[in-house]
Amino acid sequence: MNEVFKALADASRRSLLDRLHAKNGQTLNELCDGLAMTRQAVTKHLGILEAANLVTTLRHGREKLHYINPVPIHQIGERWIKKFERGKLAALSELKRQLEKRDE
Amino acid sequence: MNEVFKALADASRRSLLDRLHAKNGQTLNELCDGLAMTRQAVTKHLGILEAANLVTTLRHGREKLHYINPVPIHQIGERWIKKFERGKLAALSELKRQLEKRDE
DNA sequence: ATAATAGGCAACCAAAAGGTTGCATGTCAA
DNA sequence: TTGACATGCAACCTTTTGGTTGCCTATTAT
Repeated sequence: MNEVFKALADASRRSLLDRLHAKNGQTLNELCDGLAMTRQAVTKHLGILEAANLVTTLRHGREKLHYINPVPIHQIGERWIKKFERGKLAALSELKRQLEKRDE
Repeated sequence: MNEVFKALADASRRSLLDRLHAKNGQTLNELCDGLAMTRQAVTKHLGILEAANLVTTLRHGREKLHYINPVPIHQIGERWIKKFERGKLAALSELKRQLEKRDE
């Protein structure tokens, strides 16, 4: 899960995921289009996404197709974010109470 | 939002959030307890969490109390993760189709 | 066959991240 | 009022990160 968080920390990588979400199964060169970055840099980013299991690839002749895997993203939501949503209101009201106490 | 992702990328910082989730309003020294890190390192981590608005602080005499702010975490779930959950099944079935096509 | 196309690999580089040590400051208690 | 405690600030160091350039390999189209 740490790998997933790390992979998502970079805006370029999140934008790659966005692009795959818009159009799945793109080749490396397709994904390079319009990015202010060399192909090799994009390769590295995709490698990190793949290592985090956020992207799966499929060789098709000389092309490499990239597919998004939404499962780890979903797991972040389920296993991590939800934990903090329980007790969200409690935390906020406690904070409010403390803030008000400041003026006593 | 980039700041939030970056802040969440580090395991030590996520563990600090966990600890604040377990017991809100801890002082710096309290949060240092049991961590294999100097107080100054923890200060930096808390600073990053604060800059990302994930933690709010409150001075109380010579103590600094730290409170978790669950709102940005919730927003990651709402604005970012949900986007990828729509079309999750579609993406998976497309992937499956492609994987099967490999053996043609 | 051969040129163009799609991608892989490795060395290198600058900047950012994560951490440390040392010292300064503000607050509380005896 | 003075010592102990809680935190702040700054310089410094090492590793990781994000990116580059240069060259190599495999596949496809002519």
